[in-house]
Amino acid sequence: MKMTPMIETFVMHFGEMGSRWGFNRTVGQMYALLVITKDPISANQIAEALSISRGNVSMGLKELQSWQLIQLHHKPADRKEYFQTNGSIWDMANRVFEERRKREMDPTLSLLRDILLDTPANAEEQHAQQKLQEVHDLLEGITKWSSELQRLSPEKLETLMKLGSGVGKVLDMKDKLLKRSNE
Amino acid sequence: MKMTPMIETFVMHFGEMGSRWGFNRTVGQMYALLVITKDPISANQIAEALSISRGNVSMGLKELQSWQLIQLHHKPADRKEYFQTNGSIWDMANRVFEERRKREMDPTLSLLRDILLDTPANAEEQHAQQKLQEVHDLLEGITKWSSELQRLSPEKLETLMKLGSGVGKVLDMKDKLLKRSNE
DNA sequence: CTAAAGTTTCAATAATTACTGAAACTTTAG
DNA sequence: CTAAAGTTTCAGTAATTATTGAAACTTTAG
Repeated sequence: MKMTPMIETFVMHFGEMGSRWGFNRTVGQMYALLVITKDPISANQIAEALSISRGNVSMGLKELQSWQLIQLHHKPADRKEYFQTNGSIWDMANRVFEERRKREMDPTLSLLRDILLDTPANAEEQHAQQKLQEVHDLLEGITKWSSELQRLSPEKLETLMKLGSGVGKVLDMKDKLLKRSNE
Repeated sequence: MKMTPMIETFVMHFGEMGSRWGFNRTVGQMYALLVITKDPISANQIAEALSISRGNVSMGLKELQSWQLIQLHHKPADRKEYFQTNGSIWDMANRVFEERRKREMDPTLSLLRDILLDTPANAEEQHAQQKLQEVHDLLEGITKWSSELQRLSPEKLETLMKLGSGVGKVLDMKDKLLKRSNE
């Protein structure tokens, strides 16, 4: 597996960005390679293409599987394992969002809930708790909203995204309609 | 500046999470401390409360300023600099989103645009480019949408968030109204 | 059951990233 | 202008995170 310059550029860039997206360089490279490669490829092919150790590939594949970003494939009369990206690019984005929410918000939300159960010991803690409540409400709001958006059908989501800031007008319409039906 | 156990728990947790949110441990701790502290505090107070070096605090404050998360304050008859969080928790979230978008999406979007200008050299690259186009469109969609959402007034945004998946119904309503006016 | 073909684990090490603290710099009161 | 009070920089070092590669493990064809 030799990468063409174009493909290599993309793969290396994904590696660089990897750490900002929540995984390490080689995992980023591996995923990029799997995204742009049509047919499923083996762990050895990945190691060869990226010039990284077989062990590292194994760990990276495990990580990608935990994100549910790749799928295992078996070819008939061949006991090697082959890998492929799982689902559309859209699915990929959904999973990454979901996984990052789990890692970046859930632990904090849970801690904040605990702290907010305590009784503040003095004025200083009183003020602190008020701030913590605000942070909590924000995180909870984002969490709830994003999980509700994910429940929306892809078509509806697309409509919503295309609408952009035009969504403001639709919200105005909503208020009018509700008022009318309440009269 | 001695932290109470409650405050310390929160501050240390923010430190742990820091790296997942795009900054390092001490920057996370510093920001947490500034969030829960009512009055502006000096760099020395921060260093003392967190038991970190004065130099580190200076670098962390610079970082937080680049994220526009904190504000400089001067007290009369005192040449020390005091710091305070900037804006509401909501503003904070907005800035963090914005900054992360810049770091996590813009560079990739720009690279993808460049690659997509190239003519594919063979069938393999043709397939690759198709995938890259999909990734590009996704990132562009998210970027555009999020910047349009940020342009929405806070009240509208709140309505939208409260609406949750109920937004689907509003979209249906919209479609009906449009159809009617087209007839 | 055995050997071959494959995968995974993990201790050692490399690479990266964060932190310290002393020196350099800046600002201002006197 | 000088000294004192403060801030910033950055080379050296510590801490963390990623990677290798050899050994252990697993699976299956014969």
